[in-house]
Amino acid sequence: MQQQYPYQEIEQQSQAFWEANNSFVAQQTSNKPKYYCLSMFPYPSGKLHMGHVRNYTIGDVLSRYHHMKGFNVLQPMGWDAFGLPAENAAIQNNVPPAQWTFDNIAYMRKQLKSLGFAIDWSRELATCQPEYYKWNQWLFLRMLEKGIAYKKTQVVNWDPVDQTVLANEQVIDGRGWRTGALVEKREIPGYYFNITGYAQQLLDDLDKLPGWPERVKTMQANWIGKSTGVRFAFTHDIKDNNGALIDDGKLWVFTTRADTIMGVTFCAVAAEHPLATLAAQNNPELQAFIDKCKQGSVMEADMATMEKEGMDTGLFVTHPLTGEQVPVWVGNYVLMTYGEGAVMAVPAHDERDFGFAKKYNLPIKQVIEAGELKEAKSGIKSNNFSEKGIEQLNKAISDNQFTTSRWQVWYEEKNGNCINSGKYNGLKYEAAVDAIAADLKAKGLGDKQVNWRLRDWGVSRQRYWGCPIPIIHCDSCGDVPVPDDQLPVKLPEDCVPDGSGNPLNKLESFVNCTCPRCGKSAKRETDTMDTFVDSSWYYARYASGFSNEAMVDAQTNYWMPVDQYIGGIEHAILHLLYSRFWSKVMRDLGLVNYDEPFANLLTQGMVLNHIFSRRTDKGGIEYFAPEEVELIHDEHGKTIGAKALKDGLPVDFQGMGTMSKSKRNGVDPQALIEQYGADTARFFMMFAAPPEQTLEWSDSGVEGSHRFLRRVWNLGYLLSGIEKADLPNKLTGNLAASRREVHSTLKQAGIDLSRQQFNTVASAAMKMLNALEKVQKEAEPHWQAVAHEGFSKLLRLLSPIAPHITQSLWKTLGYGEDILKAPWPEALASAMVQDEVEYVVQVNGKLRGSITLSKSMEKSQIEAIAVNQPFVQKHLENASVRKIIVVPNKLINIVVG
RNA sequence: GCCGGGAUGGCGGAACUGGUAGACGCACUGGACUCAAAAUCCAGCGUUGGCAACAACGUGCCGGUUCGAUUCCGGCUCCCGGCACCA
Repeated sequence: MQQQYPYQEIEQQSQAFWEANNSFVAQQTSNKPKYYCLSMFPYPSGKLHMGHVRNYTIGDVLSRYHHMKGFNVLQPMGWDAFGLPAENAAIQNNVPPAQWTFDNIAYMRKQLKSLGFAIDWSRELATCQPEYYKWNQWLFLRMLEKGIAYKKTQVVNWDPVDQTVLANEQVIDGRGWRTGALVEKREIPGYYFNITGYAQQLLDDLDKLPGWPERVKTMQANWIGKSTGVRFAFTHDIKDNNGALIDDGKLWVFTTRADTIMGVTFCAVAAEHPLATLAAQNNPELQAFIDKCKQGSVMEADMATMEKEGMDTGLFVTHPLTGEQVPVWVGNYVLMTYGEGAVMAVPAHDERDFGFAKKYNLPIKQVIEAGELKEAKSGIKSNNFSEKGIEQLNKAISDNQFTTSRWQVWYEEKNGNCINSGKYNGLKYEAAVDAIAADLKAKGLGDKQVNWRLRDWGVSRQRYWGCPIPIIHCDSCGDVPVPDDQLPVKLPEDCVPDGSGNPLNKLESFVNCTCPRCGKSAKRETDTMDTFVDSSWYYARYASGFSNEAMVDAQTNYWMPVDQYIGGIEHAILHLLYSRFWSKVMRDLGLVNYDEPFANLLTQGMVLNHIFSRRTDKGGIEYFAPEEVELIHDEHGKTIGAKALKDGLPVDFQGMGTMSKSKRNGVDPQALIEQYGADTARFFMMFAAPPEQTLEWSDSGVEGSHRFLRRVWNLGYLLSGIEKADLPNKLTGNLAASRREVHSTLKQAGIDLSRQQFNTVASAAMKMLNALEKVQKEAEPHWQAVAHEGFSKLLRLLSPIAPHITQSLWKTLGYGEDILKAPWPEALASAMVQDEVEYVVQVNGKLRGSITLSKSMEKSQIEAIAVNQPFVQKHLENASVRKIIVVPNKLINIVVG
């Protein structure tokens, strides 16, 4: 008999129960181990999307699981509430960003609650609250005192659409990360954080993060981009128009291959280099080339394939060791923004230099013995030895084992003796670099140096809806920090931006102030901070009491570091790197005692859905929502086409992509909750794919999940009328088998849950239900006891994923009041013992049959029985048994020949 | 080019340290119930041949180790993500 599954009622009741019992309010206690589970907080854009649902369900499953495992769990939630969309919405709707933001927060909070997340709402925060951003300002001032924050005027990335500065990290392929507009270069004064001062630590401490995905660590290491080498100068007496020596007569370069310094045959400088600028003054041809280079750099897409081009400046510099005159060229492959904007060129041992020298007929001088080996293997990038590379190389050498021919070549070159190098002849890589660096140092013309790809973090934004930078500009005193007792500098919340620049500039009540130092009238800084500042420490604030007297308190060190952080891979570099940096700054200021904020990181995959489209007559693309399309199957169930419902004409059905409005393939979580309930939404999300992989949306998959929960409800309803009896001492037959199935499935599910493979946990729950339904239907003696035992385990296993239905049934069936407080279900070994075991029998590794044998049987006996099976004898007609392999309780392989 | 990850039925995906490949679900096919449909329940479902029992083949490709390989080793191909003229 079918019961309906009243999910709405169930979910409301369960949520009311949690609310009334403050079930998720975390206390700082010492008798349990702590577990801080954090999902990246959302930007309050209006309403939740499926990515949020997936992210927060993963976090919730982990939180509830650890609750039941006896951990003291903290799972907070908040709002990354500053940012541009609020301003854009304000311009469109004539509403102050604050109001828009708070309205969105209210709606989204309601949505999160309707999904039943075990969140400690007492710790909710929004980064746009003065009580929060006060501490951005406070820490900013401390960083200013320490020199970690500083002001400089620099060429910056300017987003012409958002009218603001972008950090390097926010420029993707020459375009703004949010607007997609082509980024311009502008000179603007602003504040910077000296993140490069922490580069070494940020790199080294990646090794302290075994719980992070390898790819995220690699991405960060690449981004930090350490390279070790020698910085040295060629000397010259080239003067500018005023007769002053350019750069004090030194052309500085950086190289990782100082061992090849004796092979320098020319130098190449960037188009923006002062020497290039000077040489171009009387050389229109060179000027034209330089202009072309500068222009070209905008077209990022062509960079990779761009031909190496250059032009002679006619200038010469002096080699610091040989004293030779070396020609200076302008090269389009030299970057002004990396190193010194100039390079030494050794065509014999660097691929790019080689190509350049060949093209312009410049001399090539071999100075390393094994040079010809390189030429034999073209395409070998010999110009950089990354640290990781050298490490691997050394390992390969010591193991005397080369995994690829490439390592062989690197090894040969690195171990080649210097030749044609005067006093350095016979030295190998490291010795040569040491000797050369020492000689350069003695001459005052160079030394070993480490170069970083990472730049300092520019945090000034010419925007309204952000945290004000606490600085006052005084004509007499200059830039004066706002005193601590005047913090926070509150952002006026009633401004409505009109789209032309920063409205704070026009707000006299904000701008006009008095200088805290001399008391004269002064102007307040109107730039606000990059919103990545806000998100760089919110996790520490959650963990702390919300004191107005301190940024964080002692509680922080109890909860931190975050035990499990969950969020999208798109934050692999920006947010995670900034947060790590910020933590180290807070540590150095004595505020916290941890080095790294996030012990374990889970990067969840994106949520994809089908894209149905059709080319229109006009050459455009028309998109169809999934409900506007009907799929066409063949008799095997294979999808062979799709047609639009409105006209019956075919549409393309093979596309798959992230949910978006423009592609018309979005699914609204709210509609899903209303139609199927939160438990179904959560269950499907966990079941459809492992958490790190992309998840392909499927309406029929959602229905399948709903069907499963309805069956759970039905069995629960049925069992609610059946008395709970004790299990007999010994079960037999089908009942014993079903119980074994329940327990062994549970055992595997426990393992899967601990390694965060939630999809197989969900399928384990399904398997357990299948077994229990069988128990119920067969109704052998004692089935009631087996069903109740199994069902109570099923409910607890399922409860982190589908908390409402399980809480409701837990109570209805009289198992307990609060399933969250129930002990985690463990599989019983006694339920899994077997007297008889099914052995698979193979002949020469091929499956030929199976036999059921007593578990206590001797090996020799097993072998004899197996060989006598007819399906084995068949294969012995023209052959004899050579060997028999018995894997206990599993498999017998008879080798014949 | 470098770094990281991946490739398993019609689809999403299982298979812990080498041991029954395809768990679980979806789709599809047939049946039961129904006046009928939906829902539900039962059965089937890798490919090829065969009425069937069964046999052969099968985890991107080529080769190796092993009694036995989706799993380990060597060499490729393709796909996804990140970085990229980094000196």
